[in-house]
Amino acid sequence: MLKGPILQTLPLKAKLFRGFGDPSRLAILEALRAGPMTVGELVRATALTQPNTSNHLACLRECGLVRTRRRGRFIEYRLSDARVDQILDLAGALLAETAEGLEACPRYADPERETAAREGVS
Amino acid sequence: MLKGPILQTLPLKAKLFRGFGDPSRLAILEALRAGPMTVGELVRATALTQPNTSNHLACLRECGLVRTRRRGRFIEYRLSDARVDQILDLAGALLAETAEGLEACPRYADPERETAAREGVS
DNA sequence: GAGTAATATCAGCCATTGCTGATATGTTGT
DNA sequence: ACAACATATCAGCAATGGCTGATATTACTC
Repeated sequence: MLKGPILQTLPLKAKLFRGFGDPSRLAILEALRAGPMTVGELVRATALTQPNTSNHLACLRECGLVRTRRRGRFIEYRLSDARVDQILDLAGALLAETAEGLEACPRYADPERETAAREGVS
Repeated sequence: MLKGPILQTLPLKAKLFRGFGDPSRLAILEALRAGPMTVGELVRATALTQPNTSNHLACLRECGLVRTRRRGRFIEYRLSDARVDQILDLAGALLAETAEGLEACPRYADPERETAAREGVS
């Protein structure tokens, strides 16, 4: 049996990872790696609707992955910590080696996958 | 608009993080940090039911986070890569600084939270 | 080859969550 | 104060995902 502090933080840690665990939120995070952006800029960058973007941003903020700063009537979002970057990098590296397996994973559907553009050779 | 390879890998990357994004799977991963274990050992270590453990293990394996090896009639699971460890460490460090915010996050319910044991003072 | 032990799979239920469209809040400028 | 813009919130719907209990598979032992 797992014991002690580890057990207590598991649900929190899971929440943290769920912050990363959605394509829309990942799109936002990846966009923010280039630097701080306003909500409007993020909407344009990710092609998500404004309420949807706002919702995901609220989630990311509450989970501590991004930070906000008011700038006039805009609100600027930025990654909250260098570790967010590092985690994204590590995941990217991991993915580079296990992409095949992941694609085969039937457990999580891949709603709008366009079977195209997978290989350069016709 | 996000473009190129980033956009393509977003759903896969999200799936990868979803592997981490569940308390049960995190419990399994944390248990495996100590070294390889069989399914039965993991069942005991995590207090999950056997089918549930098996299901999560299948998910983790398909997502490339763990690897298996048959050993007699047992099957030994282990973390697939040092980066899995690193990601867990980074998340733990991040969590140490943002735990308060996460707890307040109403977006993801915390089913069985025991409100106790949070503060030493009264 | 029958029995048993270890693990995997399946069907079905319930809870969570993401998305959209409409609306509310808040801030700036006149 | 009013109009206009940027962002946040809400209700409701559709889909996903996790859990349980029962059953199937695989591999040892005798």
